Amino acid sequence: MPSSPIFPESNAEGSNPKESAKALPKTYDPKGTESRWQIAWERDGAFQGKPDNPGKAFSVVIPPPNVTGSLHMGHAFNTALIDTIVRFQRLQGKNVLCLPGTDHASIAVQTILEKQLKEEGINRSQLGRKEFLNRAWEWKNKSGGQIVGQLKRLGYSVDWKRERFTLDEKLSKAVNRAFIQLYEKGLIYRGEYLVNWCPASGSAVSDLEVEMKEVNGHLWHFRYPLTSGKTADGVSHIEVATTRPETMLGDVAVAVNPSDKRYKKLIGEMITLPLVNRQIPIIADEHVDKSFGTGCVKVTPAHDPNDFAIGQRHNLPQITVMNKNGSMNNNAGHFEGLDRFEARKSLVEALDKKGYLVKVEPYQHNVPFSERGKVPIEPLISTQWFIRMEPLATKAKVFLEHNDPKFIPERWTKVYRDWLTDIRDWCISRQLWWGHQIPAWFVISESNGQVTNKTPYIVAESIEEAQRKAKKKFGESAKIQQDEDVLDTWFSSGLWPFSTLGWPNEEDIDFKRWYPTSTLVTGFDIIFFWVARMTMMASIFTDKMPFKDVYIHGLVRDEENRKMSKSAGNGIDPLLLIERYGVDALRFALVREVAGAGQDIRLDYDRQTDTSSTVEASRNFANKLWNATRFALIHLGNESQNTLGEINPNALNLSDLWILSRLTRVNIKAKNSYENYNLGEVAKDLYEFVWHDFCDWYLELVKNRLNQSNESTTNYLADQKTARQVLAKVLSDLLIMLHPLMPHLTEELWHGLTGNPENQFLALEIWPKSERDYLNSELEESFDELIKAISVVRNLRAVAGLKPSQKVPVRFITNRKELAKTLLQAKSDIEILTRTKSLEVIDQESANKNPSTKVLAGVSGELQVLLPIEGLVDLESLRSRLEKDLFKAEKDIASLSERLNNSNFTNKAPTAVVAQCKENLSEAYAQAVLTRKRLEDLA
RNA sequence: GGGCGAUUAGCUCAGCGGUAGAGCGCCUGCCUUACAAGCAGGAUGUCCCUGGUUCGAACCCUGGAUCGCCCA
Repeated sequence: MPSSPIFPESNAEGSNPKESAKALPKTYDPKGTESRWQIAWERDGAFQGKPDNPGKAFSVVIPPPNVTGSLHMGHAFNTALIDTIVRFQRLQGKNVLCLPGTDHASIAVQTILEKQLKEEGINRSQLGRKEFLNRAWEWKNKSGGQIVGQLKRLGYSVDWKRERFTLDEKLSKAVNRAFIQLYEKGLIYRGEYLVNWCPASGSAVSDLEVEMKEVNGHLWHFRYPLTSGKTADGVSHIEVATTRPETMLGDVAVAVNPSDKRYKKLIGEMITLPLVNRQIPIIADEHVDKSFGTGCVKVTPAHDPNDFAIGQRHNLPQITVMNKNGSMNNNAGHFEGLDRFEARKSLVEALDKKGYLVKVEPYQHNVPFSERGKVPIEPLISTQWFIRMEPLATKAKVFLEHNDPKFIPERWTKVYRDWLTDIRDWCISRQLWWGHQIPAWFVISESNGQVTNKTPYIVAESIEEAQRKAKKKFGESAKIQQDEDVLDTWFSSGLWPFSTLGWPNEEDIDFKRWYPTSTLVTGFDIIFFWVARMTMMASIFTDKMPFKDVYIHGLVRDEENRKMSKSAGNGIDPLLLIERYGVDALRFALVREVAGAGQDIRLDYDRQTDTSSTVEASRNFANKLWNATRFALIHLGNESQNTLGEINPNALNLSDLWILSRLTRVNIKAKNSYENYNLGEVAKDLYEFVWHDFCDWYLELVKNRLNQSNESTTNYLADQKTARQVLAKVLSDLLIMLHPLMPHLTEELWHGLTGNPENQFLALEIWPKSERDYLNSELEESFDELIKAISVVRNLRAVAGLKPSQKVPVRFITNRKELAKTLLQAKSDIEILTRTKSLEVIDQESANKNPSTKVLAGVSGELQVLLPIEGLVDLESLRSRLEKDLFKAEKDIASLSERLNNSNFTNKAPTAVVAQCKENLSEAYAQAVLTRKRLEDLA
């Protein structure tokens, strides 16, 4: 741990606290602060889940990033949101667990390893499964999980002691158990179907891992000759159109729509398939689109999902013409061995040569791509394991009827429900080695030592159990062999919220304390992949939804509104921004941009300089808070909220009462917004409060009180004490409220402000009570008038071109007694904030009796502001200012009177609105009259 | 083809029935002992178009345009 105290000078004994606090750096430097607290939090186990602790449980499992991954903006965004929520709940006194981990990413890891092997000139089967897995673990332990370190860099308040990995022993057991239970419930089956085959990774993938991409391809038209030569009508061939000529070798029919008059008479005729010379029928099928190409489609059940369905309806054979690596197989005649795309070329050439090619058209169409392998999917018939999804989805939908889980924003509920309604079975086996090997054993002694589609199998917890079962069923000589394949990574991710908490041991203390979890926070792009699979799995295994709320956020897009992706190379590295601005600034910026929940956020970024004005603005805010605290420390000296004692409500002045009222308001609103996931709103409200209410007004006003030292009356000292008390209270409340958004900075400032020992963390504090007694709308309103009066003077000074150093006498004229009182009370404050002197506040009558000479000025509502004409530099600009005011007032009068003259409005609009309107009108009148007078004076 | 979202200041976005807002940028003046990563002041809008509902529409409802996403 770093040994340097937090605020070395201010804590040093015997030094003048005022002097030493001044020695604090003028600007906030995030680096030291961030690492200091990250180390301290982890060292002291600040975020370790303690099941025995009191408090209502609040738990979150983080979306486990891919173990091959490295931090990108999406992680940073997701983390910022989760950590904000989690830290807020901790401040509410909940017993919080936030559990991190990574998933094993079968395909991604395997791709990395196979690339390495290729460089060594070997492949994985030469290496053998055992050695391959050794290498995989070696890789994982060495290079995998760099993302974990990067997540720590974000200040993630998770329990690192409970970090999980989907291939951990316990989690693997959960996977086995889940598989077996699903199998036993009849929800898992094995069968031969057309699946999405990814030739690059040599494995089946699920529907969700297929991405449709629009490509510029071709539509080839071929002439298929009728076997009979010619029909009575003189038709000798039929023309088919296809985007995939290479599959014609596997054609088993040509289909037309039964209602298509062009081809009606040909239904039932036979065709001799060119090059192959196979005889195939012309069949009628409702699903053929008459308008596509020629209206005749070739039917290749073994290589196209639609054709597969036609084949099933018409009992057609399936002829597979490709190998699993995407090359042509021995059904492809002399095209055997060619890659599918080379085969396409040679086939078209061959057909052309023999006169079967009619034409080629450019054609834009959708091609399925393997999301991982980045190559076109090859639909292929193979034997795989599937989960029957319909019963699971049905169960999840029953929960959804009770809004369980609750989606935020709500509209995602429909997306989720629709997907559950239209669900298809999930192919869960992958022809890979890195992952959870399927707990099924083939009894190979029943099929000559080979695994075939007919080989019986046994699903069991372990090889011993499988052996036992096999012997029992097939006799002592039964020989078994485990299925080579592993499960889809998402299968284990689907168990994540409960497997990480101890399931299947439901007596596990973590499981009992923290399951079901409270909130899941994730991007909309994985609602199907992950969220829905978790809810379905949980419904079966735990009979509960795995989380109460699902907070769905958008994606971070780049400066040109493109989705950030590795392949496009347009990612913005969060670590660069953290390096430049600090992690709190990045987090605050990301959260602040997210007010419209679920909306994508666009991050402005300059790639030349690695700068972002959005993040910079947040960094500036951090610095503002730093300096506000620095100011407070200078004036608090050795005192803190604790040593200063309770605030005496009777001692509070106008600005104290105002800031405490505003503080209470912002406290209530912030808490409510945090609870309802309106995180962007909290960030904006607190920003506004800190910068404008607190720094621009309260601190400026409090300076006046704290800076004067020569008047040492008791009253004066008492007032200074009150000011310090309020200052300390507001700031310390603020630090707590801001902590979820800027954890490091607030933690640092908190210790400086309170003098708390390093191990008493702000992160573990309790949210400040909102003291409703301080709420005072009337007082806030009259304070607003004070602000307005000051602004008018400042504005006039600027317009008139007065030098900042020039102190002029100022006269306020108003007939409103309340306003006059407020202004008088704040006399010296106004003088300081407006750089004026000898402030007078009088009514019109006294002003008439005692006119000041050569004055001139402006008007705000029913307040006139007069400055001496001597020294005014720019009378012309002042005049045009007044003219502009007059114009505005007249415009207001016109529109307001029009409304008030409309009896429909006065009769139907709420009385409060009408009253407001009248008030505005009378103010506008007053303003117009007074402004005219001022203009006359000027003439 | 079905669904969802977006369209408001130069840029990024709030506002979602009561006379248009913030941050950044821009202009003017200030190194005023918390902060120049700052202070004070200022300028800037057919709230995409179209009808309609309403006393009143950026906001609600028709229809449309443009951009983006998801599903087929």
